[in-house]
Amino acid sequence: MQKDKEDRSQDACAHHHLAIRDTMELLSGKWKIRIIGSLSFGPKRFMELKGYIDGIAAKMLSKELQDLETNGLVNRTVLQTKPITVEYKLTPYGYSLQPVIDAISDWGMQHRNKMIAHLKKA
Amino acid sequence: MQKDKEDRSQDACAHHHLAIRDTMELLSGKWKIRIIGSLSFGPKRFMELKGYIDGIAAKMLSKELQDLETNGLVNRTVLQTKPITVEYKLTPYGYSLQPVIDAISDWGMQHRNKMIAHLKKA
DNA sequence: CTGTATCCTGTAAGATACTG
DNA sequence: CAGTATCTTACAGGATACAG
Repeated sequence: MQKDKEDRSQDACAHHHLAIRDTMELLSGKWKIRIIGSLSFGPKRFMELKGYIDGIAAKMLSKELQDLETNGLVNRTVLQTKPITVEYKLTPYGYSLQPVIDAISDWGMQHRNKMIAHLKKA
Repeated sequence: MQKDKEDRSQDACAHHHLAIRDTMELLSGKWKIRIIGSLSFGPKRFMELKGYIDGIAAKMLSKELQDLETNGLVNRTVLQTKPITVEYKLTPYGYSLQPVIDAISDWGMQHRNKMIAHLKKA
């Protein structure tokens, strides 16, 4: 079932809106996409994530991870180490967001390069 | 300059973070992505946009459009009709966000289908 | 280490009324 | 039609301290 990428009619507009709203609701907030982005590089422990995601408070990280887990995007595993550690990783469903993350990341890189080029010209 | 899509090393992680953060800052808020999504189907007037984007208040639409214009993603044109109308459209730079919008929209559709399938099974 | 419990604040965003 | 001006509120999100 190949999706019709060329359908930019007004008729298709409404469906896209619902889809966009749904996605953005799941990814709402300042941190979720960045958490998923981090985990897309492999499983990570709590403090490890906190280190990667600059500026996030423990409370926020905890809350966001719970949200993501509730929505089936992230899996939480308690490892019986001493002291205990917890491993977070993307579920297959979470990995299905990869194209979204990549698109956002790619655009950000282009944006960044454009800014740099702009500065050099000036 | 083909980007290395396969580079999922930890080393690349930091760059992705900055890129993701940049993009999400530009698209922050509840409405911007949906506005861009609407405009990706073609230019629209203010009230037309308001109609398409369910639930948005005039104040919000106005503010978000100003933000988008400031960031060079949207172009605003006053048409000397009677009474005046204003046309908003994506700039080429705004259109460059198309892959992002599409990725978000596509995922949302899949998500929606998954939910429907889940309901039918139960 | 992995969180939770409080407390606190700024701001996103809604409602309503109004202007050119 | 295309906005702006105010007022209000809810909640995201930060700081700090503490717990298992």
